[in-house]
Amino acid sequence: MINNSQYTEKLRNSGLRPTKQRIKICEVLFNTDKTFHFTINELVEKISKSTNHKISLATVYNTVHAFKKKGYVKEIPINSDQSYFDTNTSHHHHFYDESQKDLIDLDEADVEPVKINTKIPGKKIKSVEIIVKVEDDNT
Amino acid sequence: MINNSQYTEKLRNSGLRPTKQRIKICEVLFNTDKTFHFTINELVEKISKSTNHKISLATVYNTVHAFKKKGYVKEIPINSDQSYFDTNTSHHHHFYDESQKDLIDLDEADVEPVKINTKIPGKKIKSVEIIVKVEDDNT
DNA sequence: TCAATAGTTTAGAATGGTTATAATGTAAAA
DNA sequence: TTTTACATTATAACCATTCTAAACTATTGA
Repeated sequence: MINNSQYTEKLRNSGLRPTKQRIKICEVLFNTDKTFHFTINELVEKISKSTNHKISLATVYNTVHAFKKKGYVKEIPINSDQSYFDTNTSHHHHFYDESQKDLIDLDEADVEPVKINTKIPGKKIKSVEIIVKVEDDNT
Repeated sequence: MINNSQYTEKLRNSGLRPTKQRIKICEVLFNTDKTFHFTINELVEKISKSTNHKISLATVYNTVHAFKKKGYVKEIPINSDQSYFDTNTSHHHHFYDESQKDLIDLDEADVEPVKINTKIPGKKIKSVEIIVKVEDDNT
């Protein structure tokens, strides 16, 4: 039984079958006015809070990766013990507070555009990511 | 029995006991004119090639982390399945070729300095890292 | 020089995020 | 419908990393 929500079409357009699990995941990820950062664990928790029907961990991983491939979510390059994702897929950078393990959006206007004055033969630039690590200021 | 190499003093100065394992790791890491990138696995392999005496994986992890804390090596913020380190601790950024899983230094001169025009209350900036992901150019 | 002690190494086990597997289920096409 | 190809699921496997606790060793002070 398919819930014919707004996400059915979005999923279908990108070659993904609109199953009820994927629609549920869409709802949790995109059914909000704010974009947000998440780890898989946090997402699973959020899903289980909003539904009684449990979605398996494997499905969450598979779906998030599918969404990443389709560009619906972005992975944030931090070496942590787990992967961080972002539902805001527009080009922007991040603060990372290592003590709180907290990611904060860096407004595009607050970073001068980065210019890379060199290139690698045979390669083209796919993305430029800036991570600004912060720590408590005990001055 | 302590090998009184050039590293003994370096280790001692930073509060680390100059054990033969740490001196061996120093030799592999720093006994070259070129700096380089490595994963723990690659380092273990390099060590085992240059000595008959096996050093345990735990010791390599512990020592690399101690060196990181002391600033002898830097961790590079890439979300890969394993951590990358850099023996070049001067401030510089990186290309990352995801297909080859290859890190390439980005010359400081080739990147305009990044200016962050905002701050987080109570926090100070610890580092600013740029990762330029590249892919094959099949144009 | 030697014993005490404090830090270190080690093998192997444990951890934990992530991925693979293979059986069952379900959307889409005919 | 019936078929078929794709999805979901629970569970096992994987693998980088961390933990543990016993054996070891550099250092200190007598």
